[in-house]
Amino acid sequence: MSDVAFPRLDTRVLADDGNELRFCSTCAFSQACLDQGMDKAALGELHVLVEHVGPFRAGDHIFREGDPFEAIAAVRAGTVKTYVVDRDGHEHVHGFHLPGEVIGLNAIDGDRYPCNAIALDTVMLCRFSFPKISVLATRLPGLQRQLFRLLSRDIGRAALLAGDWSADQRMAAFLVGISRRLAARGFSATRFQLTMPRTDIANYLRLAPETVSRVLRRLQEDGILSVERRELELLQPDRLEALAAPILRD
Amino acid sequence: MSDVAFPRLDTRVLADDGNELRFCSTCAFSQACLDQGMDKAALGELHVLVEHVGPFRAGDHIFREGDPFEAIAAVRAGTVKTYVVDRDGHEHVHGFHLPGEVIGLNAIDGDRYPCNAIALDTVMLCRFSFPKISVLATRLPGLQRQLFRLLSRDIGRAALLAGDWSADQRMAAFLVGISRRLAARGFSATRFQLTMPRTDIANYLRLAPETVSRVLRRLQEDGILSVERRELELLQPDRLEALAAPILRD
DNA sequence: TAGGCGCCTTGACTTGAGTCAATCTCTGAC
DNA sequence: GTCAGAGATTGACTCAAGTCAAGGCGCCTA
Repeated sequence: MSDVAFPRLDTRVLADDGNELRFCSTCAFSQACLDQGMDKAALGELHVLVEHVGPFRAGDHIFREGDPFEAIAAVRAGTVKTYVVDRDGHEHVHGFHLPGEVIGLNAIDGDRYPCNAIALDTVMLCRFSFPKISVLATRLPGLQRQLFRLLSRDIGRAALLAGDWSADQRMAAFLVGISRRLAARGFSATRFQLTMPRTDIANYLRLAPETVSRVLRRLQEDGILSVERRELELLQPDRLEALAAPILRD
Repeated sequence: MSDVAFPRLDTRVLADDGNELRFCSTCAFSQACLDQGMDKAALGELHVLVEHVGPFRAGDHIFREGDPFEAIAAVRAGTVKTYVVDRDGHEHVHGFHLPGEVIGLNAIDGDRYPCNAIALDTVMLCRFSFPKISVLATRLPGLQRQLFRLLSRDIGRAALLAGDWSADQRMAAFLVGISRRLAARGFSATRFQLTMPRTDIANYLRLAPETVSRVLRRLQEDGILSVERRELELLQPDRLEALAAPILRD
């Protein structure tokens, strides 16, 4: 997947020495650090820590449960699914990570990845050695602050779907969540692809795949959205948001 | 609630100047920092940041949703419940925090507390100004590491109950969790008080209070535990752990 | 173009947990 | 000691979502 497909994912900063630093702005770190007014020298230091890895193909594992934890990574392109497999062989999907989002934060405590991460399509990553970024964070308060924020945000996110919501509410919250996250990175908020199979959506939402199917049909019959295989269009985002409001709390 | 009631909650460290530093070892920070071999000078710096607050009485709020975030706190004694109230007036319990556990971490991102915290019984806290502890963390890598770990741990914890587990499994996981957390602080793993009403347990586990009642009765009939109002004894902890195993993943 | 294979959808039936309503049991106030 | 009220328990009924089974659709390969 070439850079050309994602023209808005790059940010240029003119360094003091006149050279141009180029960041993929999907990296939550660099973008957010920029937003927080981190100075150019600091950005330069962060820059040299980034290791661009990929492409991973659909089905490739990025890390597996039990692997020693060494790095966190920002998704640059594609979708990453994190999941665990219980002793009965059942898969439990923890989340989907879209461009700009960070994976591996839940591995800091324990020194090993507590889950698997797999590419759902062609995935590019920005990898940051955690020991190195920790050391850097002791010198750059803005970076430390950003790391604390990212971690704190994930605590809240994990709690959202834990409630006893109806199948419709769960699906609505899922779709609104994806829509907003894509929009935050400059993609369309109303037309997008579901990059994961129905079984994964069902598993993530703790529903049966049949229920996912039925809920999507209902939403389509109500004129709220239009769905054709994995192609999705939100026709009445406001009604979907209304459904999701109790979960998303806004 | 006097210190005398909790003889094992204090740790003494002889500082280089010969003075004795006294920590409440329930403070996840100081205890864990000790465990990680943080040096005495660093512990001393941490020490002066601690602000002991309380007692809070049952029903007192420690913070409310929307309050400006200023500090995180370790529970020193008692039980703290965190919860939100949705627009329909329904309460959603996020968690119960026992001695040694830290509250407020999910407020770092957003600068305001995203939930309410209320004392379920008599509560004592160790409060740490977050701006100050952040600054200190830039000088003490062990402290920064500990903060990252605490945050990371909470991400994993929030994900546990999110699965679609049966009422029995949820209840088992809840009781095993409390048992282990109390044992880690030196309390009995098999006899303890449920410091919260059934309605709060039900709400936390996303069950109806009636279901909580029925599940406890079933577990008692099976000889797994004995429960009398809020007094609880685990008679066959191994069978309870077996029930909870799929959730706790161990 | 035919065949095979995932993935998805649909319908019929089942069930675990919620809801509603009645009763019980502590506890604390007077 | 008695009463009131909150919290907890129990039973009867309901329903949302799961399970099971069958069939459809799109896509890849030969």
